[in-house]
Amino acid sequence: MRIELRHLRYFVAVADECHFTRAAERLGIGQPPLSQQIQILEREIGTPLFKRLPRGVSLTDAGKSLLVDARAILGDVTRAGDHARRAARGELGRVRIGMINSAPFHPFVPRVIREFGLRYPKVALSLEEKSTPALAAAVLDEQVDVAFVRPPLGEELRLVVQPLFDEEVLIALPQGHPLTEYLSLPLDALAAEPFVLFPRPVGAGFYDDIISACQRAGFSPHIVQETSQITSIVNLVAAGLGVSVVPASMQQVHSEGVTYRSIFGDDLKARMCLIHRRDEHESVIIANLLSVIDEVRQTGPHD
Amino acid sequence: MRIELRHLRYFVAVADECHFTRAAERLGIGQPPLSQQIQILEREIGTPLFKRLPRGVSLTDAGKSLLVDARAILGDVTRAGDHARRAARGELGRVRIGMINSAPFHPFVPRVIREFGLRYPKVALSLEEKSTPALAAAVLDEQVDVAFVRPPLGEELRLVVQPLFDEEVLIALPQGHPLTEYLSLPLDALAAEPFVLFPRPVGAGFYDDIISACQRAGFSPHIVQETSQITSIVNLVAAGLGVSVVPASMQQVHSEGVTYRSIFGDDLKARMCLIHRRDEHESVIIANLLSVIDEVRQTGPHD
DNA sequence: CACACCCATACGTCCAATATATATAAAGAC
DNA sequence: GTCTTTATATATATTGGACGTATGGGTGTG
Repeated sequence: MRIELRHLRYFVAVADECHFTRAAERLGIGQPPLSQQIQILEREIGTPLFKRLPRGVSLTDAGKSLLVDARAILGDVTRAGDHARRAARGELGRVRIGMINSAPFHPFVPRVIREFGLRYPKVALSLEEKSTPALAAAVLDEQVDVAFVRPPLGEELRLVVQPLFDEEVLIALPQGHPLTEYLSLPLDALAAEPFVLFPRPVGAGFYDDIISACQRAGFSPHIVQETSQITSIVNLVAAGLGVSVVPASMQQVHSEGVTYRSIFGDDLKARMCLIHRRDEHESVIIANLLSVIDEVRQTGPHD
Repeated sequence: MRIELRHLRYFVAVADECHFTRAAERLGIGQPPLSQQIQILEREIGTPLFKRLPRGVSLTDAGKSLLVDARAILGDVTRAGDHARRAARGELGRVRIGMINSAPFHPFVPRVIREFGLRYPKVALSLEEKSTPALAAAVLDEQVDVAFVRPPLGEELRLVVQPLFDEEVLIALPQGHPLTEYLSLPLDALAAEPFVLFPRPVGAGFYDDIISACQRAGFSPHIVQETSQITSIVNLVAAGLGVSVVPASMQQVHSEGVTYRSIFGDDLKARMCLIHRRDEHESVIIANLLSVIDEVRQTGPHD
């Protein structure tokens, strides 16, 4: 015979009332079975919990000790039930969101985070910045639950890839650069300019798009500096080390020092996608996040 | 039907094994009753805890949440049993010890505290200094469990009074006082001296003993200053405000500034007693303290 | 001294947890 | 596709234990 919660419930009742008969009434059972259950508990613990007095009972030292613990345990059990129910509704738990460096600058991503945080305040959000291939691996490895990335992604059946929006691509020029006098520039205007770009492994898709757009314009860009952080690219442009081609949302950063101009004659786009594990749509908490993302996607234009 | 610990134990087993049949074997029951009990638990919580897969099962979000809590609860239950057992042996809990101001200076009291602390390291000791009447009230009021006091105590059947030792009484003189040239003084040598004493309500017994000893010696002491803290009395003597008569253990304090001399021709004694509630010898923890006190009392001379 | 109070014991009952046997569903072999 | 294997779910029988009723015993109280 092992200790059951029933024993603790009965024990607390008797301790509250200091009286078997009254406690039995409160519990809706007879006095003899209550005596019996308390005896079982005392035998299980190995020591008396009550001093039997002519008028009612009082707690022994062991009983006083157990009373504190028993109350706590009974509270913990009901709380555990609540937790599980809330976890089932996706209101409790943790979501790990991954994103590429440029994602937080597009209003879409902060909007999603804010909306989800408002709707599910008890869910802990953790954010992580990595490159697209690293994020794909992290999602598969369950290091991250969902991630904002840019295509292309390797053929991976265990991943769901959902395009979110296409973003305009702008030319980033150092402030005061001669080309800033035009509001829109053809790409070949940059033929002689030094380029600052990210290394190809970090974002092969966007990288190749840029290179091939330049080649369509009749030149091959002269890359003088590579850095994987997109914010560093903008900083290097601001420092005058070269020009670059970046997603439009980067305008939010560092407006002084860098001047952005649209591309004339080529509609280069940077696509943002969401990835998550195919099997994990059963997790309510992640399903909730996905539906928040979907709602945000439908509420406004994000390109 | 309410949740019982059995449900949690079974749930943890299934979660550990991710497999009903194996879990049932581990639990020593059949698989069907295990399925049934898990179903009851799921119905009670109100949400599925496992995803039934073709090969075994996996936890839902709710199950993951409950697993953490269930493990904690099961651990708490066994810990609660241990606590109760140790409390029954008097190894866990709290004892509040009261004492008069002069008690800590006699080696007996620190010896008791040290010995008890060594033997029952998990028992929290709290100490409190008060006057004898205040301590008697505190013990009766269950503010304090045992107390070191000096007689007399009012007739109180609910208190057990146990004499511990009789302590010699010394004359305290300011350093350099003319009377310090004698190693032993008759009390009437102090007939013309100003006295520093405690107020009678603080320690009526010892107070009356002093007064009547003086009267036996043929004079009535001239009390110029009263203070209830015995350490303050010694300080006032050191400051030259007068002479006093104190228990011998006070020699430990303030040896510079005060010179102690024995009394010639009168064997005035200061008695130390232990008091505790009569009914409370059923508390093992207090019984343990009482037996430690008894042992210390028997180990050495304390007068 | 009888009485009231309250917990413990004895025994019968009934429900619920378990065992046994069977059903059902999905994945892999061929 | 069919068959086998490997799971969990369902059905019914059984048994153990929680509970109720009746009673006993110890202890103050009128």
